[in-house]
Formats: sequence, structure tokens, C-alpha cells
Amino acid sequence: MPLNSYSKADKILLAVDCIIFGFDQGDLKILLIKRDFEPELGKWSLMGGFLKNEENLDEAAIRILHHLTGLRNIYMEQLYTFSKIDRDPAERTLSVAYYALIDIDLHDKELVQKNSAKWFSLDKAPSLIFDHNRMVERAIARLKRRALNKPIGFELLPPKFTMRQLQKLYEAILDKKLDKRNFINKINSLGILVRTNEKDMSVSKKGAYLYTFDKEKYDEKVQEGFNFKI
Amino acid sequence: MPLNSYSKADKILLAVDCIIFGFDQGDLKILLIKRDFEPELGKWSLMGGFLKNEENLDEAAIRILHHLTGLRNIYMEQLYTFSKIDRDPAERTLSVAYYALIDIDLHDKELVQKNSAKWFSLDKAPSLIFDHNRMVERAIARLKRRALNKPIGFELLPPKFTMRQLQKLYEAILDKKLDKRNFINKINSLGILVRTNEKDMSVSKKGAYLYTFDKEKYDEKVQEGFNFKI
DNA sequence: TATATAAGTGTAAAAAAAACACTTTATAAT
DNA sequence: ATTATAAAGTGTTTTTTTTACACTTATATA
Repeated sequence: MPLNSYSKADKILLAVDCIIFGFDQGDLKILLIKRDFEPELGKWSLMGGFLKNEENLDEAAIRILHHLTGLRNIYMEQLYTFSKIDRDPAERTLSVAYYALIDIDLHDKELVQKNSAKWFSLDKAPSLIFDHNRMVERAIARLKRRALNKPIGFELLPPKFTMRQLQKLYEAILDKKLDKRNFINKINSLGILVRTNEKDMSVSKKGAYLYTFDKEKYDEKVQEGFNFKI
Repeated sequence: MPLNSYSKADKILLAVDCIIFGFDQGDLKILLIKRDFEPELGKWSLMGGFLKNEENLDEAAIRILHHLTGLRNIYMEQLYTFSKIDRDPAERTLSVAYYALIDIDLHDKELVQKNSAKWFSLDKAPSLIFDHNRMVERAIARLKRRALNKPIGFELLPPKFTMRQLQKLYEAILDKKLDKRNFINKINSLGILVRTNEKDMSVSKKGAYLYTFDKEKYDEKVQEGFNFKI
């Protein structure tokens, strides 16, 4: 870093903001909080916090997600660092956006309520403070791309799920209808799903088989070099 | 950002490091500098600098690239933010990595020399300081992916180039041999190249037609929603 | 026991990708 | 002048992948 000596360089506040995705009733949702502090008190925003000296960004993102949802060991990915000078009117702040995929059934609902947070369907979400809308857009774009490369969709589902649920999830992520037979053929050809003997009887009279995701088989396949395109 | 009030949060040094790609004699190359300051004086590293209060990250990356190469209006993309606590032994520093694609003929060679910088083929590059090796790896991975989605390859070529050069470039980026006829058929089917009447006589006796990249036509195509897969 | 509803299943057509080899052209050497 | 050389240029066939498409099955409920 030859342009400045360390001592002269500016130090800057670093925020970490999380786009938290969940999937519920066929809808892709994000978890937002109502700010109870200035600036922009009372408006909706992403959950965030400041990076501390003694942690790296991943750790900060995990801490922030855990603080709101009570969950750990969640799929998270760094998205982008936002740095527009006036993005936060209170003070120069950069924000590193992360997105997380969680099984919506598992989060701590009390905690969410205590933080005055709420789940919103993507198309019904309110406008957000600062550049958080742009963060969400970018997260959705990334999620779409990832869904075609890796089976991250499974992160959003309960451990056992029906083919229909899986398909609906992919339809929600990709924002387009998929053909039932083609979808099943494709998924089955990957050989990463295991059909259990249980059926989910809550939706249809006939009942639908429940499947689980075989992560080991998936990892094997990745080693051999396959890709996950739907 | 509800976890801390602004006033209590830590401020941190932010570096911007650039992976600068060029293409020369069939080889993909990166531009590295020999550090003339501590820590790690005398070792090779990426070109970098510190983010200033009055600029955003893109601006810092542009400034840093310009400082070393004399070039502006270059294709640059933010890659990832590296935040491991001890990544820089001198002081806690985060680094936002950017990668740039330049036409290697155009850079200011004097400036590069003055900065004790040098071009290295990817497979002959020295080991770098800090986490810069990981940055380069990530940049290569991103470049491979991008090359399949957008015709960014053209950023690395001179304004006029032969089919052979273009193919060699893609072979270098993707790190695999491509079939000459399939490549040409594919490129031509995209309709974004214009053949000039000039020939490059420097390589073969027969000479090879020079082509230019039709950015307008490409932008049109993007609007219509096509994708660039080779 | 009849009805309603989602689950489950396979094949054919179309499109995309991959494999493949000879001719042309201008220079350089004789 | 002739020939040898070396890269440029050019289409078709095969294979693979993707898309389109409709009827039967199982069970809860009326």
C-alpha cells in the first residue's frame, strides 16, 4: 500500500448489514427491523451492527444474525461493500452486506419480536433506509445466480420437504414457473435427494413423499465436478 | 444498526488492493509491485492504497490504478473484502480487493518502472505478502465466471484484434483449449464483432483479419436478454 | 361410493454443444 | 518462377441437453 503511510490514513466506521432470507408458504421473505434509534427512527431497515476490532467480518455477520434470530451455523455469504460517502447521514460509514439463508421455522420468534423485526414477502416489503434497498436487490440477484450453481435452496427448507415445496422455492427464487416433470427429472438426475418413506399429508389427500438432501453425495459430486443447473 | 451506538463503535483502516490483469503474447498476466516500505519491504504485493474520507471505494480503486498505470476509464469490479484480524501485521486493516482489466499496450511503462512494478504471467508470479495470494485466486475465479457471462475479454485486447488473439485470450482465462471452428461460430452467432478490411500480417504469411468489438450491438443484445457462453 | 385434488410419471421434439479435416493464402526459400 | 511452409479460414454431423406436453394414481371428504 504505497500511496499512504499507515499513520496518515483515515480510519472509518464499518457496519455489517444482513439480508436474511426465509421461505414460507411459497413466498420468499426477508426479515427487517423497525429502527428504534436515530437516525431514521421508526423506519424499516436491514439488521446490522458495527464491526469490532477483535472480530472479522464473517464473525460480525454471524454475531448480528444470531442476535436477531438466535440461530448459528447458518449459510451466509459476503455480498458487497457499500461505500457511498453520504450513505449514512449521521457519519461516514461503510457497510459490508451479507446475506443469510435460514429455515424460517427455526428462528426465535420472541427474539425477533423483541427486536421489533418482521418478515416481509419480497414484493410487499417496505422501502428501506439508506442504501438498503440496493443491498436487497443485489442479494436477490446473487441468490438467483447461486441457486443455479449450488443447491443452496436446501438451506431455506426444513430438513424434510416435498418435491413440490422444493419446486415452489426455486420458482420463488428464480421468479418463474418451472415444469413439474422437468424439474423432478433434473433433480433426480443429480442424485442428491433421498426419498424417505414418510408422506406429508397436510396439503393433498394423496399425500406427498418427503425428501431429504444428501449433503455427502452432493459433496462427492462437486468433487467430480458437476454443476447444478435447473 | 442497533447493536452499537455510533459513538462507541471502532474505526478501522481500510485498504484497497488491485489485481490488475493484462494479456500479452498469449499469456494472462498480473501487475505486481515490489514493496519499498515496511512491513514486508522488498517483497512482492498487489498495488494498493488506503481509502480516504472524501472518496468511495470505486474512486479509491480508480485512483490507485491510475497512480500505477496512468490509465483511466478502465474496467474495474469490486471483488471481496478481506478482514482477517492479523492479515496485516502492522495494524488492523481491512482490504477491499478490486480487479481491473487493461489493454497491456496502453499502460505507462515509465510509471510502472518508477513504482518498481512488473508484469508476471499467472503461473510464474511470485508468492505475495499478506493474503494477496488469496485475493489473486479469487480474482481469477471471478474473471473465469465473468468471461462466460459478459464479453469482458475485450477489455484486455487492443481495439483491433484477430480471432486467434481473442481465442487465445479466452483459452488463457478459462485455462483450457477451445475448438477453433466452434469458437468462431459461437462468436459470430452473437453478432457483436465487426470484421475490418485490415489484416494483421505479423503472425502468419496469409495474414489474419482484424476485428473490432461492437459495444452498441452488444448492449442491444443485453437489453434483449442474451447471454455470452463460450 | 362418488368426487375432488394434488401427486406422480415418460417420451418426443427442438436446441445447443461438441467433434471433426481439408482448402486457401501470402511469404520465404530455392 | 516454383515450391515449400505455416497459419487462416470454413460446414456438417453427432451427441447432449433442454423443453414441451397429458394422463393415471391415491386418498380424504362429501
